[in-house]
Amino acid sequence: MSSLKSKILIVATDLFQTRGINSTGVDTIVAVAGTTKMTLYKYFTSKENLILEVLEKGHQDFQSWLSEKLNSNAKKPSEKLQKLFEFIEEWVTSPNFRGMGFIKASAEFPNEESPVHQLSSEQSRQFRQYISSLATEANIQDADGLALQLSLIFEGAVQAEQMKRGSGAMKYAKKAAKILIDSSLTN
Amino acid sequence: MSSLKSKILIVATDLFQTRGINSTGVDTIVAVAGTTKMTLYKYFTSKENLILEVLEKGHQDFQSWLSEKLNSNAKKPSEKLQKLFEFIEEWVTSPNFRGMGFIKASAEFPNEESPVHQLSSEQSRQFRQYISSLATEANIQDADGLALQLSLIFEGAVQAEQMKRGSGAMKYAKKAAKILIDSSLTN
DNA sequence: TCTTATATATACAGGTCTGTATATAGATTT
DNA sequence: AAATCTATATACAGACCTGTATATATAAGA
Repeated sequence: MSSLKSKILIVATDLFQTRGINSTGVDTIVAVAGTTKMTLYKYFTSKENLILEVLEKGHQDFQSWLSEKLNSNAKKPSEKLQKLFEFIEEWVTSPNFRGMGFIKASAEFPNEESPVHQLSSEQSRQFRQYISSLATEANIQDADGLALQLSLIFEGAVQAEQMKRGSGAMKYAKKAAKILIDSSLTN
Repeated sequence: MSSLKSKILIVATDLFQTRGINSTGVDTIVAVAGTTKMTLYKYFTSKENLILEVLEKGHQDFQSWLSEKLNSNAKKPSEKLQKLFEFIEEWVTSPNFRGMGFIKASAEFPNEESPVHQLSSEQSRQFRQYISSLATEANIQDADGLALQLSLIFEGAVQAEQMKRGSGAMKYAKKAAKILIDSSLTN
């Protein structure tokens, strides 16, 4: 990938995260990235295309980091569930954390026909599905139910931490997750 | 309050809910409400002012309905906590439910200096504070912590139900809340 | 009937934003 | 040196949106 293209992607990710997607114009993006609109539109067919690539890259980076981390640091399936929020916190508090676009994007693009809304929803669904598969491996009865509960807590906490660092949301989300997981395991 | 003004408020609430705030122009609002821009700008100084009034009315209606419901249907403080999500579900599934603006608005207006963002955040904080006061009355140790956990689950579930009716989010949110409350009460 | 208040109809100014057109500069290859 | 590829600089068309200006209609009260 071209150096300019990845520079644009990084800058766009940061600006979308801090100022919101709709309130960030392409002029601002190219100005911060130190290039011009002509170059941006060479690598991305439209602003929407840029948004989609930003979301895709963010989700891929997170998912691959997380599953690698879980696979190498936890053997038993129940262990993976337990450590899930530990690693999510590690990801969110890491210095190069650039936000988790898919959590907010569907709220900024409420129209269900919007490709951005659709991708964002799909990514949420995929993450929930991943948690559900972990729960299934851990022999939990209602795996989908637990996955739904955990993803509600997780997405809310990440969004809270994104909006206000040190809100304590992640800390209490971890505690709640532990209680819910333990409760599901003993059933 | 003028009949036209309240008509505009209702229509705006619905459109903001279904299409999003930013993607709903004032032209659309007045067209659906069967009036004109001149009238809208007589009752509201700006579109932002209209948004703020929509948010305020929604929050007030919900809060006063909820506390009245809790006060008349539950005696013991711990009962109120237990029944909280029952009533929230009743509110959300009631036929005249028009969405809960304050949950999504801060995501659609990420700029912290935006009055809409500020009001939305303040309303979230007030609701969390209300849950915390219920928890305190029920002699729960870490009332703020439980309130944070419950509001994460609640806001996520309502948003999920808003976006997709019958997603089951509310059902599992209730279950999770019960587990967390019970766990807090026995400590 | 005359006046006054309220609502309508419509046009438009002024701003923002996306995406493209045009012209130019630098660098690499042939 | 000529040609080609990549990036810059800048201007601008076209769309959309908010908020206002202007002219007209309608209804009620004095």
